[in-house]
Amino acid sequence: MLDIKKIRENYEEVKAGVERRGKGDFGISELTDLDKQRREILAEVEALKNKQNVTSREVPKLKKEGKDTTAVFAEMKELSAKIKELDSAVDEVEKKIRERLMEIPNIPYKDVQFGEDDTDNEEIRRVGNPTEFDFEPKAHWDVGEDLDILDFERATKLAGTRFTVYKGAGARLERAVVNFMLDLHTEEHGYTEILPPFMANRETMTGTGQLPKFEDDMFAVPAKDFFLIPTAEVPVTNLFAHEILPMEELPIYYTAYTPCFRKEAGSAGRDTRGLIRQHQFNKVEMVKFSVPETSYDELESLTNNAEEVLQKLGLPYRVVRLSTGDLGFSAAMTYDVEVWMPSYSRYVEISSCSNFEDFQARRANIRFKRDKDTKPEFVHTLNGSGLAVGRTVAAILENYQQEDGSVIVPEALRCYMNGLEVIK
RNA sequence: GGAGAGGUGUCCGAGUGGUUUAAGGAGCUGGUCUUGAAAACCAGUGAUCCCGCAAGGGACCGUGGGUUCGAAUCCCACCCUCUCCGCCA
Repeated sequence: MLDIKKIRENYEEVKAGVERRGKGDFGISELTDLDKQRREILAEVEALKNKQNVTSREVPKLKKEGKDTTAVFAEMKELSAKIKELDSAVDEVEKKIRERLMEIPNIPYKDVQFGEDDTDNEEIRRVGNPTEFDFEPKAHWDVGEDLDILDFERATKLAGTRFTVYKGAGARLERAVVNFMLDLHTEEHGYTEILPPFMANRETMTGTGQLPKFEDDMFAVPAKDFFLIPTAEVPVTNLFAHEILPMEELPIYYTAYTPCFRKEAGSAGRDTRGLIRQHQFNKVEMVKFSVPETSYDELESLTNNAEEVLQKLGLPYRVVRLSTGDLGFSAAMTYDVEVWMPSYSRYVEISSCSNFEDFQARRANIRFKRDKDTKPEFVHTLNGSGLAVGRTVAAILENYQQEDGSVIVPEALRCYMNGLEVIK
């Protein structure tokens, strides 16, 4: 959510910033009028409330003196009615302002390149070279099925398309990858592990920006008006909703393993085979809470933390910075980390690392205080996958496959696989 | 899921319609006393939000509605916590 004061005071700048996304002004132009209306009515109603308070304080005295109060009460009744009327007018305008504000995306950071879509993303660096094979490599779904460690068909029986059953060494590999990532981030990168609920209520979903705009992308739990989390970002970022953190506690680094649930509405027909686009997938997420002045440094180190997973697994990848046209709703700047996927003959997103600045913090009301006498300020929130687990497994199966159909277990994972060196 | 109790400021806790503008205590800050500290005493003390250049005003007693001239207080709905019962890994 953008700051209404900032829109009021730097209207042209904010409007131009949002318009860099190339999808209009998201209704910003109507906001200034509504804001003005609100302040006018507010001034009026507050003056009336003052009168009401002052007069109310007189009533006990009048009664004590045995004076007649009917005239006062009649006048007050009128006043009360007027206040009620104006109060609901304020509510109405505020509701409109809130609704508009909720639908406006974050302003892209100044360094973010203008672009239409993902083809305008800016490549920052490549690490490693695309894997070369002296045989015809298979796609990971074939590798997995041939080794009897992935079962897509039976998963379909259970829940339909876009689900997978992992079996034997496949299930073990998925679990090994989760543990490897969590251990790396907690032991070497200074993150604290969190295991949050996998469902969240509406307020929580609104805090990080999934609601109100993206309700259709999520699985709902109607019995409690909950949603299955589409990412651990949701529960972990909202841990501090409505809290004021002492400055000394920042920055806070959290990491969490959770399954993620997404409807993938609108992606019908895309990536229907394999592990790339599932309704349920595992992810290890990293979340940071930072003071504003260091948040872009924190984004660099967060991205490096994600990259290190791939480096330790020996997987080739590149880092791109999303253009304004590809940038997510809540993000001010995003680096995607993309792993080399032989079956796609291209790099495929495996992590998305974003700085949301104060956009989520304002929605979720997460603040910090520099010291006793200063006003609370909004923190900056960041998050990034560290990494998507299913896609990591897919990348391992494809990049480490051998001509005989077996798959070499990356060294970093062997201690999590009971020493297993090859899946065959 | 059923029955009961409860949710008040940084914390404990009083308050059942109007001198409550939320008592009292603890804590915190400053002071007096003291060689120093403790104790005692005195004073101050909302880590909140909104409007306003300011003076100031308004909101806020779990959340949202309602009754009333006036609500922390009465009514309704919801959320959460505790105890017991039921169910359950």
